[in-house]
Amino acid sequence: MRPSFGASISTTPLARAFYGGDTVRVARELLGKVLVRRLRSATMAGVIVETEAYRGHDDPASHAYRGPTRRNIVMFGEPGHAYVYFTYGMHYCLNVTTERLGKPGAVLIRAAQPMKGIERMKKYRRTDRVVDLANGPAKLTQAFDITGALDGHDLTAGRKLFIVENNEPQSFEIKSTGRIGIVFGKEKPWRFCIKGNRFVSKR
DNA sequence: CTAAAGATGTCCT
DNA sequence: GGACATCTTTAGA
Repeated sequence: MRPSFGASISTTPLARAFYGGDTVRVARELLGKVLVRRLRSATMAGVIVETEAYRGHDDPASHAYRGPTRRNIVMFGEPGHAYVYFTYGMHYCLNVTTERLGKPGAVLIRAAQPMKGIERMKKYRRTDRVVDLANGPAKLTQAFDITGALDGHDLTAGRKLFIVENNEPQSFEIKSTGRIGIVFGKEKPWRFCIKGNRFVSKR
């Protein structure tokens, strides 16, 4: 067994400064980065290929639009934390917080291309089709074993759940579109994905 | 292949 | 009570 992640995956989490600041910028720059989930018994990792930006009082589609609640309070805290919420009565979704303390913002991680721990992901997802492991926000949390227990988790600590640079960066084009599954704020082109990537969610 | 229905916590009116 | 940052299964073209 390898002691760590394997040669190709960095162990250094992105710093707080990466997350602090404009939410839309963070959403774009997260494409191509690597999401890492460390469990006692396994490590999973995948390249982020699809994101959506959710801002604050100026974004009616954002959970933070109407001010803080018990669910969304993490969005109002320090950047660089996980905001994990439960939706549709059965699914979790993973966001990373942005902006600065007191100013809400978050980026929804919608899809990832599995790199490592694929066998474990297949188990959690109950499917052998690799393209279906994390091509949607709730599929991704299922594949990476992310639940509400990780809500508020500090992504800069390098434990349990964090994001790193891709050691083998590839050039890609970024495509931006309207966000998915919402009513208000549809027209804002704040969904970003890697053009042509097979692991982007459908629709 | 597309379309519809069902599961159901949290927040809002 | 109703909407929702979703996914799966089933039914039908």
